[in-house]
Amino acid sequence: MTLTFFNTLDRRRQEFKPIHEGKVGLYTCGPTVYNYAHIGNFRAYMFEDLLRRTLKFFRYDVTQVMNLTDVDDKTIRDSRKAGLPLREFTGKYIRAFFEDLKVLNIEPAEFYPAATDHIPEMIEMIRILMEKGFAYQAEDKSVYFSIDKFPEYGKLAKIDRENQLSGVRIRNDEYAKDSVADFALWKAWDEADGDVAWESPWGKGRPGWHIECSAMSRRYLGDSFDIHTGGIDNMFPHHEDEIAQSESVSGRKWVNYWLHCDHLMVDGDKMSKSLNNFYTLRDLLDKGYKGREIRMVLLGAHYRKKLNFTFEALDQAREALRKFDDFFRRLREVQVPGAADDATKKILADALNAFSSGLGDDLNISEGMAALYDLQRELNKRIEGGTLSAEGAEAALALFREFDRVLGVLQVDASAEAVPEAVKTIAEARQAARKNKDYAASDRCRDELKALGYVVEDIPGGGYRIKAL
RNA sequence: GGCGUGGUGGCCGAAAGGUUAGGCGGAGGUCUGCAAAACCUUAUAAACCGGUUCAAUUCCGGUCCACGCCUCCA
Repeated sequence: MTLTFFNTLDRRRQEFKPIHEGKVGLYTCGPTVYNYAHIGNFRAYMFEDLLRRTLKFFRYDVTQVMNLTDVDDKTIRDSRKAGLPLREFTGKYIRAFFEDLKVLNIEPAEFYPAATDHIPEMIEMIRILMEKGFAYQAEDKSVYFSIDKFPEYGKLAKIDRENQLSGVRIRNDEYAKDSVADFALWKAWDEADGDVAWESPWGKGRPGWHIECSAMSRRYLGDSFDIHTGGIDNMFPHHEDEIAQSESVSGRKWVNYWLHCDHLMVDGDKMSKSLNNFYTLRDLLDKGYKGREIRMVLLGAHYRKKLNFTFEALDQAREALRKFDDFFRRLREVQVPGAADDATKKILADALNAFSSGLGDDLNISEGMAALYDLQRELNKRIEGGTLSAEGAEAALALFREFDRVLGVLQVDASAEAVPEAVKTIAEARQAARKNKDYAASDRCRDELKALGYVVEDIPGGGYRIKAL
């Protein structure tokens, strides 16, 4: 089983080789907590969850760090607008963020460092950069990183500085910097910051955005680690700047594999408030969709491709999951005695193989899911034909549990919801009417059940089954 | 303007230089009092124009379209 990733660093697929045998250090850019995260944000977190789960599926011991950006222009601006202290303001959205992660069944990372809890680490890094001559304090008292001092600048985004600058207008307020592309490590305090400020060797102020990630990854993962991920739009300048800072501090290669996920679109357009296609997770839950249905949609496309989010896709996901639920129930009900036959063992082994090679191939989720559907069809045939034994069914269920360690959307062992007595009574009455061939009465019972939100399915042999709609 | 990604059947979405992706939906059938579920069968494709090749949806070039980054938006 090999694991291959498309590394943005050189735009090629590469076999994954961790720094430390069997272990993976993973840094994932987290949310800026100034509002509820929207489903576009969650596409990235879902991709990172799939990555994390796949690494674990391949038996790696994963240490994931996801930062919480709780101090920046937006958090400061909006907390002041709300008339709340920064921490109180961001706390609300941090709590919401964790609730949302739970709804989507996203596995928790090992560390969720908040920027405001790591100011000393950031100051320390800036101090080293100053000492080594990579940074300077400008007239405006802010500290900037001088990209002229880092010749490899642009190696991730493949940005040629000459080209890049030719198209960018130089703004008047950037006069303080030596070069327009230099970025802030430490921002000197100004009016707009209110009471948000920390003391530093360069005066009162707050950290720049990029240094947050560099400092927190260094604290929890060291000077070099395996994988850094994020949305494609953070590739430049954010990730490029992180590389410049981190590698200048340590003098070593910082990250071995960079993985970037593409955007989520809604109805073919970029999500925006003006198009009225801007959804938070909560908006979708309010419309009656379940977390796992949304997760299923978000899992639907390869992470490096744009994912078009539609309500039709949500409905399709719901249907596919319903069929799985039904399928697992049928597997659990298999009564045929005997051990699993070789042919069954083989299709299970083949499915595991196909699933693993799909996921191992740069997280090709579509191939992985195809393996599940193929297996489902094969097993259905066996159930239908009565050739699947209870032991075979149990082996199949165990395999689907294994798949779900990666997917996190199946409910292999979901117990049926308790059916109210009233419903049972009507269903029983219907069965009695059917036995008497009073089909008009039988159909009336079915209508009553439907009104209560239940359907009844007859099983060959005289039994029936009640299901919630 | 510079750089980059992509356009696959009604919808979603893979792989591969020649051999069925898969899912949802549709059609026909088996089963059923009817229905549902399940199973079987099946149809629908590769933006456009050139080129390379015995063979291209798959490689190359161009056109059109969409999207992204260059403006601290995943």
